[in-house]
Amino acid sequence: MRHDLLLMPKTLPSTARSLPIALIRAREGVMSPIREMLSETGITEQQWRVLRVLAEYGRMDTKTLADRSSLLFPSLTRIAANMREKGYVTQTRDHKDRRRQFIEITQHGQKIIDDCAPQAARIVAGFKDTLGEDNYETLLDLLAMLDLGSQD
Amino acid sequence: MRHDLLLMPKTLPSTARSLPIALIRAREGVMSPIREMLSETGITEQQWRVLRVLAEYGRMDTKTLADRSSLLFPSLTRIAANMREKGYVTQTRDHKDRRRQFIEITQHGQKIIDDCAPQAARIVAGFKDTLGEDNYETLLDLLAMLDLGSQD
DNA sequence: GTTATTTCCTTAACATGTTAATTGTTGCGA
DNA sequence: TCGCAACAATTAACATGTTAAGGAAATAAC
Repeated sequence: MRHDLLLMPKTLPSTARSLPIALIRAREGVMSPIREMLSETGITEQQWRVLRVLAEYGRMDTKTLADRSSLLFPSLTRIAANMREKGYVTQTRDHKDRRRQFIEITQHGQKIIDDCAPQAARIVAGFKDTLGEDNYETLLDLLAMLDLGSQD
Repeated sequence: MRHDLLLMPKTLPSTARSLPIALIRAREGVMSPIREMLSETGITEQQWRVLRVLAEYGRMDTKTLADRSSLLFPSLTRIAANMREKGYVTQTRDHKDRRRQFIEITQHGQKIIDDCAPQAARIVAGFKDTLGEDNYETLLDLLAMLDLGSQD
């Protein structure tokens, strides 16, 4: 049953119990070991996300890539240009609609994924171990409920 | 009972079920309405966080402020300078230890909090309503488990 | 007391987040 | 076909995230 928002108190929660701050801290806790792993390769966590998506789904247009890797278009423009210069991805224009473009991972980029995958998997397993399998799945489900974009 | 990490699979989860990406999307979903609210005042979400912490705990040194508002020192240096120019906070040196400094919210800054508090509270209430009170508390607890800094 | 170390804070450099304005294409309707 | 709305992508401008280096003040070691 839906609560009546008009009856909700108009005081803010303590910052120690704030959802936005809790999300930031959790993200920092999760990304810290991943960033540490990536620092040896010279790529950022966002570039890692792009590689992950491209490796999983293959060649795709920029809009889809931005959506799947949770990046805004301006960020992706810079990141893609950077990664293209480093040889991790290739960019090709759509001949049918020259506004659009496709991005694909290269062998060089795939090697980064392959080299880091075992350690990344161990990091993920560590968090599953910390929370427990059930809590881990519960957390993913609850987080998905906060992602309004996924409800369309 | 603790799982044996050496037995964990060495394959990465689908990006659709990735914890870092889920955290990013949840954060975006939560912050979107808050950012929309703040856009009218001209302050950013980080500046809002600083004001929230200062309003709740009062005058404090920079290190504590950075910790409570989950900001890195270099970011806080810029943000504090920016907010001081706009008259939202004041910075004073510690006479006993001239390396340290204290930051305090001004009346002008407090007014921002007061003006936005009701709407911010409604936004928070909306998310509690979306998840349900129990799930909301569960989520905060699970997120806290991922914040390694809080376990010291 | 002088030097080395530590601590607090700032600055620098580069990458990204965010919003708005701009450019280049496509497709559509007068 | 001309003009215009819609779309994809970029660029611009400013703020923040992140790491490393620098500077100033306090503290410890000698």
